[in-house]
Amino acid sequence: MTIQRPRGTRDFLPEETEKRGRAKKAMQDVLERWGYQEVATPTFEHLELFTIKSGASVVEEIYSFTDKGGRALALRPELTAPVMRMYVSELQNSPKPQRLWYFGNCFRYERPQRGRFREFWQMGCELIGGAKPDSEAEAIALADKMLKSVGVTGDIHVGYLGLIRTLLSKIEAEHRSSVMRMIDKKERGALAALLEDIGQSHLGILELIDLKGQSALDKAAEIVLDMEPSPVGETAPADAPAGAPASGRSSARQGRAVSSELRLEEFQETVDLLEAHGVNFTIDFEVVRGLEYYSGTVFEIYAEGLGAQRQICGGGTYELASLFGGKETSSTGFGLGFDRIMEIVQMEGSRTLPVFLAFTPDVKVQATKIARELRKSVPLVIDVMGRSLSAQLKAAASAGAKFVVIVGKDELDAGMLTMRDMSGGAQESLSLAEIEERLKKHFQDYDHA
RNA sequence: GCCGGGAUAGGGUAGUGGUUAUCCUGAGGGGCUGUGGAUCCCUCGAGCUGGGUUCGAAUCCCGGUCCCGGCCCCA
Repeated sequence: MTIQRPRGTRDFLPEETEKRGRAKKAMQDVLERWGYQEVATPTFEHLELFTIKSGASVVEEIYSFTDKGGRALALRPELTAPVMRMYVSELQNSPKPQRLWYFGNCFRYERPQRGRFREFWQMGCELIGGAKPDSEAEAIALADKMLKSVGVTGDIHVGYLGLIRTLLSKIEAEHRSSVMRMIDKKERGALAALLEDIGQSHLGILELIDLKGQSALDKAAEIVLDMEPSPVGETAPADAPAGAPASGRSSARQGRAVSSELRLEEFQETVDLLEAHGVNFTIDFEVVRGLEYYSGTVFEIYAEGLGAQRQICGGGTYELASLFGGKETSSTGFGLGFDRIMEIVQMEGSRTLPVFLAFTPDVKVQATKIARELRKSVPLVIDVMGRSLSAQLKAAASAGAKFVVIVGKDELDAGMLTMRDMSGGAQESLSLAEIEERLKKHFQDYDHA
């Protein structure tokens, strides 16, 4: 009887591992081009780190355990908390902004289904200490570029929590979490009924979350004006006719002068900068990401072809440093669901197969020495199964090798080696140095192809 | 935590109470001890697991494990 894998875990065979490595590399290149530096944190942390961030309710989905010293530990369920913990304890006094990225496995005790595993990989970044709209635009544009680098096109939805939170503040505290949850769950009927019940239909929440794109932003501006105490008169409504696109931005900017907590103009700036970055996105106030520590712009990216788990990226601006005992520092970050991305990557495959060194059994020692020399410059494998020359060639051919270097008594006597091109069958007698030169060139060309 | 569908050699499969479990592919060896993916020969390799029914179970029944899809959740 064989031992099975634990539920929700996967083995990655060479082909799949190689593909994952290429995708990771492509996205890593983008991060590095944008000046982000890789960091790594422990696979397990104190359980408390995650309960502080996400509440006690997450414990049931965390792999947690008590170690031999009685410490409550947890396999990390995500990477933002560990990275921010690291920032607070070791990087607070380094220059801002800090641009950090990470890639690592995370663990959650959940029911596995398509695109959801108990061990999964997240790739993401945190831009710590920057100004909000600038950082937000950079983070979203970066996520967009990373996805494009592996041929994935996502639907980017950008929302703004400041507005929803302000609207919620008009609602009695006991109903706020219900409203938030209904927005998140897209429970329109229940939400309409609840707002009606508590006499808050006039706030425009329903209308707001139904609108997408520029019209949503126009509606937001309109709501902001309506909420104003209007100390200088009743001019606002005339200035902001509903549905007039051009008025949206100016209205939003007017909002700044009169509302200090809302800052819709900051969101407007994020939107403007995103356009400057050349990102295609949809304004969508339905994106709320339900979590307390998110403070400004939030965004999610969805992709087709993934079944029920369509979200491949989520992020936003948050305030976590102070939660972990540091100075208040606004950060923006996102996490990409690497496994889901792997299901839909569009990258051309290219595997570099090593050169095969085939030899007759009588010259094994000399062949080994030649292999040792050639390996200084090229990837090379040598038979370890005691096979005949014929069988070695057979193995090389079925493995798909492009070149085979043949060594036997004749070659050693002549001081030359035979190099066989497996695609055509042409053979040449060359010196070791010549072969080294040619193969080196072959692999260089291959890498650049 | 809930609902539904599954599990037969390394991979893909047939068989649905009754000899030695089908076929394809694969892997190892050989024909060919100095030259290939063809071909031929040989070999290896399987009914998830634990119970039950039965003279007899891969097949029927029950529990568990794992997989797939969906719900819930999703930091």
